[in-house]
Amino acid sequence: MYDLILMNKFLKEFKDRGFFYQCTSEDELSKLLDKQKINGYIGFDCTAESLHVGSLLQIMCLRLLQKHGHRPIVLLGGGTTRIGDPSGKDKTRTILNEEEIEKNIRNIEKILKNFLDIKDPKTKPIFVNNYTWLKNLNYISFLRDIGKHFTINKMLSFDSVKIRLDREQSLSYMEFNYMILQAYDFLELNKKENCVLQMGGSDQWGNIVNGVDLIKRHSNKQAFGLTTPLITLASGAKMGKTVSGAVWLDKRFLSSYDYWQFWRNIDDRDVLKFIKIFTDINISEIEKIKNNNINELKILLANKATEMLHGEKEAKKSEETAKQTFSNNSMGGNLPFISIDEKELKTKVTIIDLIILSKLENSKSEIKRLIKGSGIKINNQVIADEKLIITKDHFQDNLIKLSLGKKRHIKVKLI
RNA sequence: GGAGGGGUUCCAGAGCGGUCAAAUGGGGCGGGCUGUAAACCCGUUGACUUCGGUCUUCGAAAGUUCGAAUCUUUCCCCCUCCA
Repeated sequence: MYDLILMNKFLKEFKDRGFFYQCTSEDELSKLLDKQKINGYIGFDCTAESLHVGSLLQIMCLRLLQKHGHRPIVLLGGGTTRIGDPSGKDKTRTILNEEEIEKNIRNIEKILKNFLDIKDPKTKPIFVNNYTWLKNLNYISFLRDIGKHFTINKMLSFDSVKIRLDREQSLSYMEFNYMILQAYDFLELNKKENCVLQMGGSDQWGNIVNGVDLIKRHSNKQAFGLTTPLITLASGAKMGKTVSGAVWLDKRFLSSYDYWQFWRNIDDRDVLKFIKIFTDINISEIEKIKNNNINELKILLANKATEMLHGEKEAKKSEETAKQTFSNNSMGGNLPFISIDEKELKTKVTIIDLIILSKLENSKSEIKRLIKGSGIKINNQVIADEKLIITKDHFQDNLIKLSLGKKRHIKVKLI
């Protein structure tokens, strides 16, 4: 209890909110953070065009760092994505081509800017792409300056490597070098941007410690690593799926309404944990409301989380839409929609065609099964006939509310 | 290098010549109950279909057979033991 009081505020909040898993030289980090504002980084992989909720915890770490007056550095792994992190993979990943990686980097940077304060000059995030320094590395000098600090003996002991070797699965020399490159990134950021802290998920611990060691050996400076736990749901599942698929942090891939729904549908047991991690509500405030009605808390979580990414207006609209969709059995403005041309109706559009069109489901067999199980509704009416042909009469004010199960709803507009 | 065991549908795991789109469990999906929760109960779980069927699937390829996930051959991969 005593050292909790003495502990640096950032670290304390980091722990209080459930972000903390492991830390190198915690006491010293705490003292340093008290003494001065620092620069800390997290690296993001650029394999996909967008980030999804799986990365949100990392993003929240940067946000928290910023909140306490420190500067976040976002490292976009333009170079390392060209190599592929073998951690947690039992196969070599497909390597993306240049244009794809560049495109991903631009998009991911855009997403991150939604979550970070880009105005305050004191804490304005720095975005860096490690390709800028990795691409020009000279092999011989790299081996001499950096390679000498790594022993193969130790590298072989890392889980990411060991697992592959134990299973006699091939691990290319290229992938084997990933950890060195990540450590080098930290060194480079330490030199260029005076970055003294790397954060990441617990699976990155090995890579992070490598960086800390390298900085010590190469520059004789102290740097720190801080990791977060792996977030799992009470149900044991990995976080990040809704009835509509992966939870992307990108409007183009997931509507604000669906994003809101993801948070609204969190398991009771996870709600408080998630409010602490994924909203900015003060810990003391959370203490006060923690016994509120569980559904109120879920709505609060959904609102705050959606607000952060899509803005207050979208969050409100989504809440309203949800209310209308679930409580009033009607439709809300933010419900995703598709349009159908009146001319198309003349070509005998069946209920199955309509659902295919809506993209809510793409297998006709599956749709037929849903119909058999009373899972399909039009304007809240169960559809029992799989051959039902959609006519103008089904539309009310040129709209149909099409529902699959209880949670997937979409508006069909007649144009 | 030697001796065995194994690769099955989303996962685990049965099947070992026709009755196999393949037991059972998990997961998913739908329905019920509820609170858009959990637990529980029921149903469903390859695709397409004019609902008669048709097509694709049991590591890969070739073969035996009227007929193969099941038998043979070759190849690839995994596991265990011995050296």
